Amino acid sequence: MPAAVLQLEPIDAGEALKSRIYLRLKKAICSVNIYAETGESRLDERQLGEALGVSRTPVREALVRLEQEGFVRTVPRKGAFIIRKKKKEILEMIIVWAALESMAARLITEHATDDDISTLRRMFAKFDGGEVKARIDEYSATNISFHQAILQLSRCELLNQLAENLFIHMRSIRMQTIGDRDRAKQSIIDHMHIIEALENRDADVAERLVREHSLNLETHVAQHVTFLD
Amino acid sequence: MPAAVLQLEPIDAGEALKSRIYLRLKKAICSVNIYAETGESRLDERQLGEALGVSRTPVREALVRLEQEGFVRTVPRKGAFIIRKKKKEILEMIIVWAALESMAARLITEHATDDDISTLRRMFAKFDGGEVKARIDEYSATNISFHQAILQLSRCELLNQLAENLFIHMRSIRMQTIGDRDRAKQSIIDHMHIIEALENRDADVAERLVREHSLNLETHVAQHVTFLD
DNA sequence: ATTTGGTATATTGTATACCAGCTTGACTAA
DNA sequence: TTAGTCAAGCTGGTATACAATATACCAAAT
Repeated sequence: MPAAVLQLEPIDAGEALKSRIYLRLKKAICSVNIYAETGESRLDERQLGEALGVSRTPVREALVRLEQEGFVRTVPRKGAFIIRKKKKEILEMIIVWAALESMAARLITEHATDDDISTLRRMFAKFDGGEVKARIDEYSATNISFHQAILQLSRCELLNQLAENLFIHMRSIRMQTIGDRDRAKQSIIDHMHIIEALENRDADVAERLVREHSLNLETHVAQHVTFLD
Repeated sequence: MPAAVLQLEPIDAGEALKSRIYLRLKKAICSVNIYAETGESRLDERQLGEALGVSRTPVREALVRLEQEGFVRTVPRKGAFIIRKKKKEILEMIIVWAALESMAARLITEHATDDDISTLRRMFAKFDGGEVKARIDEYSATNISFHQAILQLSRCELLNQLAENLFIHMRSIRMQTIGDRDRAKQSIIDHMHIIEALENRDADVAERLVREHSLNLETHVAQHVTFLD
């Protein structure tokens, strides 16, 4: 008797609870991390375990990982708290981001295919008309994707990995500053220049433009952002 | 009645076992990490706990942290293993290091005091005679300290923090390559040029020299290093 | 009424117990 | 002799139990 043919998706044998809980928590934290919350940010181990249907042990291991990444801070005998970055820390993140992304740009000029680079330009095709301001939310998303794409096209896994955690915070910052002044307009100009430098395979210029673009954000945040602290 | 005023320093709540175990293990791993070991690199939780006189739980949490930092890898149902980096990963680390250290150099030209920068020059005073090759081990240590100092003088905590973990690996690599060809001689020349650029507060040149110095190491490792893999 | 001290409760840190999957080795059958 | 199967015991994953500490609340005294 032939057994019924079942469509079975490969079981996720690996990366047990520990990791899945970690991902869940990270996602949950990021979706709250609007830097607008004022309420209690403490994470109750037992409560989390109960909500996820597991015991405290894997939850604790997930929290250790999140702590190591800088998303939560555990105070001995007090518990784990979601970290709200100080302005100084945000500025440092932008600086490090500048270092990583500018190196990524350099790598792109050396390794990426023309086709890879062309995808960058296509991202902004829909904003050709210039009505950026009218569709600010949509542009903001594209803006963020652009920077993520630069990192990915570098084909350097470590660069991506380190940038990823910064990215979660950068996301919030960029979203909250894109509307300031005419930053959106300047942003799209900068991006176009960056793309041109990449297309020209000019490592030095690409690297410099990316760095300056990030450091401009740093200056802007340093001077004008007040919603932190 | 006024209570007696006692001068009491706050008690050290203790950064519990979890953290102390983490530090012990990290130190132990680093002191073995000579990329020369061939033996079994598996870490037995029960065995470690027994050796340290604690239970498995804090050991596991320490291992989670080490895994997140890339020093060990835990395979479900198999255990935790010390990671031996592949050549490709070493090259990526050097690239990221170049990004971080070159940004640090840029920051130094902007923020550091002349006195800070002069400490860099003093580090190499004892090698003025040029007999670098004769005291290769001593020079190697100074060489490593120099790069560490660049990061520290940047006064950017995040930059330091990210570089620190890379550094442990970079240490091994630099120590094993400093003797190749006339790299030591070229190294000291590069360092002097870097110091000069920092003294001149020339951000662009300092940044470029630091980057090129690191990327030279990357090229060298890519071409000549065979003890990996 | 306010402050102080003690107790009760809740929550984290650590240890232990239990379970599931893998590895290994021995035994059996071809 | 060899290959295959089954069982036993390691080992890590998870749950739970226990210990230490922090917090909240209440009572009593000034």
